[in-house]
Amino acid sequence: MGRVPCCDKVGVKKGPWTPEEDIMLVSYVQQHGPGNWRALPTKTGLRRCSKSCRLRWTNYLRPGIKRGNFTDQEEKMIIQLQALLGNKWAAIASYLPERTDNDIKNYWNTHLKKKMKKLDQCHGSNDLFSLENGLTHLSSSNSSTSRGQWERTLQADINMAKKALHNALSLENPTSSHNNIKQENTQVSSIYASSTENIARLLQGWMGSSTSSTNNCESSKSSSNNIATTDSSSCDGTPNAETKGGMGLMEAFESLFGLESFESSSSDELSQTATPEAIKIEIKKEENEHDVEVPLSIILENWLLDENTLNIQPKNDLTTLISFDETPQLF
DNA sequence: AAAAAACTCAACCGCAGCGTC
DNA sequence: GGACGCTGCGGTTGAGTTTTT
Repeated sequence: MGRVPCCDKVGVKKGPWTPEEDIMLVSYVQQHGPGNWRALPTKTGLRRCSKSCRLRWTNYLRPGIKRGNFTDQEEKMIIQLQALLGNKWAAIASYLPERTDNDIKNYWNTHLKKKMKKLDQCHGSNDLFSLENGLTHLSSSNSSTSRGQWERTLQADINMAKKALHNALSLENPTSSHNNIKQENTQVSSIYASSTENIARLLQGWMGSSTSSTNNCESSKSSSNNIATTDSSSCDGTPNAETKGGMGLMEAFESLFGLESFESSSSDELSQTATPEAIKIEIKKEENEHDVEVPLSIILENWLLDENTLNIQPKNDLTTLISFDETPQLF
């Protein structure tokens, strides 16, 4: 038997994507919406594996992706969510809608892992890292403790984790991704526009580098790194050549994407998300079901790990779904 | 200035889960 | 019930870039 490969190995292009390929991919998604990746290569003529197309879209071309340096807030969230969820990068990414799972994974592997290690070596618990320490302590201690003790420890750890998560989610930083979540939903258009701008800039950068002088900021890194990080000014802070020369491309690109048509064909993942009401009903239902003395740890675990709950995060304030203040017994 | 080492991150690979027939 | 196809996820790779020697 054996599984049929997702694409013919012969004639399938690999490696970095060219701007032309990006345009083909984006225009296809624009017309048909994300999904049906299997059909995409044949329909577009792209000599790419369907998987590769999906990955390119989700990790790079999808609207609303923020690239570049992670903020402290994001970093904290990643650390805490990683401690909570483990290497569930997709789940973690759902809390940081502007970041891709791949990005978060990379950031964790390249920066945070080391950071954590270093901190672990230096001293024990610092405010930020106590959660991780707590959880590692849990895994190391459970073999030697009784079941009852272990359950209490688990409960305490989950409580601690939840508290930490709450802190991360409710930090007052007005530019936090958490706060941006709502904006994202109400301003799909603007996000999309900025994404269009990003891709146009990418194209401009590519054209610039392939023709003549290359901006120091843009040149070395392949198309990939320029997208959102350089924003609308060059590295010296002055409007760069892209801004002037890029407009034609921008317009061309924007003509590819009617905003309202994008909204209607916006990503499947977004459209799959449940309404806040539905979630609340679910939670209530669960609460009622658990009225009969279900261990708190189980409830929390269910809540923390429940896919549905995770999926709705980008659209809903976690702290409004389960009020931390209303459930003081949890802490 | 050149070579080596370290780092970054886009992309690939294989597997698992889910839906359909 | 199971074979098959598709999609998504997490681990890994390797080319390109930056830093160090």
